[in-house]
Amino acid sequence: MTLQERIRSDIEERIRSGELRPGDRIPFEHELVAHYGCARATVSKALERLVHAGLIERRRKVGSFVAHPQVHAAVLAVPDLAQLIAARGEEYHWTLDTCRVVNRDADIEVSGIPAPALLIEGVHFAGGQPFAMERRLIALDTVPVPRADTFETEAPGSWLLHHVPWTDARHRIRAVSAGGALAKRLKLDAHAACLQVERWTWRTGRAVTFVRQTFPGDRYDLVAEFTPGG
Amino acid sequence: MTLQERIRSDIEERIRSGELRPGDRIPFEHELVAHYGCARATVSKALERLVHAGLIERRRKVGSFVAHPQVHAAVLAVPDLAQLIAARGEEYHWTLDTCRVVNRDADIEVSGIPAPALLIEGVHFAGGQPFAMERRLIALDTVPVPRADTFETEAPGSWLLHHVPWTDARHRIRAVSAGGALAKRLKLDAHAACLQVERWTWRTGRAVTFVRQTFPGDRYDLVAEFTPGG
DNA sequence: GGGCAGGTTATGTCTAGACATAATCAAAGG
DNA sequence: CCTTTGATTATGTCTAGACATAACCTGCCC
Repeated sequence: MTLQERIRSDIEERIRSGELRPGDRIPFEHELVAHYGCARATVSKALERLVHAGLIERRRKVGSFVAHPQVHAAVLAVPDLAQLIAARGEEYHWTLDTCRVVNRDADIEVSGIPAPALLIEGVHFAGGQPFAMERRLIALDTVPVPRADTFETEAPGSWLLHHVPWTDARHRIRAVSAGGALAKRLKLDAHAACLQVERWTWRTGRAVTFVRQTFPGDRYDLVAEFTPGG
Repeated sequence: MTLQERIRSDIEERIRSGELRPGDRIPFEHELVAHYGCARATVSKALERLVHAGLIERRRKVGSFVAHPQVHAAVLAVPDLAQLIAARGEEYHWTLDTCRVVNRDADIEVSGIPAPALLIEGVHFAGGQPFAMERRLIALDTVPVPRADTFETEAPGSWLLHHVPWTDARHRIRAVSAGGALAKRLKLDAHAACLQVERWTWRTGRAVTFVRQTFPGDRYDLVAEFTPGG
């Protein structure tokens, strides 16, 4: 273990154990320099990592303090559905319902995707059962789609992940009732609860794609693990 | 702007613009040193920040490369409900239904909270309308609860946030139907779709609390913004 | 007392080196 | 041909300073 790593973990341990509580001052850099017998840059680097991990705050002239870890946040993994299902050991396939170019903004509604766009609808299956209904718009000005039959067998999400880099994303997650058409497609009762994930993706300010995925409530949980500074 | 910040943003710009694509090599440190006329530590610090932001990878002897940004992840903010509702400009209040100590593990089921625990049930209101039903278990071995009437007026989530630090959390998000009791409490139709967020919280390996919050599907969306390295 | 100037102090940024470490390649040896 | 060894090279860690900057304190002057 490197020295800076040792300094870091010593302080982290004192924080995690509760010995140092939020708001407490941690030793001055010069005290740590004296304690570990190293250069200030080494101590500083260790403290910098603790800042990045969200465990401490540093204030000029004042010193460094244990941060108030009270921001509830979690890293939510939203993986490629094909990989997700394969990882569960279930057979995956995708069926395409609709794939056409839309040119009028009215068709595109609130998605924020400018015309012309490619409208794709289809269903993801896991183990032969419908797993998610997907409706997607792809901005044709930004994304070069190679062939008309690209999405016959490969889900557009997988294709985009491997072909188009993105820089920003926004997710909205909510619960909805299945309703008529959706219930039929997913083989559900009309008022079954479904989890709906909407995702907007941009690349340097230009909209890339919008997708709305609807999962039967009893077949999909989003799980997020979080350790501040883990 | 500091020099290291300038180096960082120059490279970031070239990545975000697409000039440098995933897998591309970025200039060697010694080239950047020559280009900016600075010390290697300064260049190194700029690159280190890019690594932390997830934009590049560095490999010893090999060089630094633009990272493959293909991991779909989002930072999901799960704030204090009282603050959330106040920020929307709506009046917030909390009503307590149940608050009792449970000693038998059977009462605690799958929550992972060891007995003895405090079982709390109540409802969060926004603008006079029920906003979320909450059922919570607090591990009494880990959390010192001050007074029996603490949770009469303050929601346990708010109190915990301000009194008990935590180190790990796990979330599960899913869609459920309201059903009988819940529908009555939230003034919903029995088969209305609800968003259910479950959260387990630990402190250095010891369970602190488990909470299940159920929101009417039409009153709450989880929104997550994400910029890799923003 | 109120406000401003100047000193003190802790962190922020930076320099110009040093040695450590790991990956790669080429040459020597079996 | 295959393996090992050594040289090379780029990054990783570290030192011992320097000056900059921001916050706080003290004392002076009005």
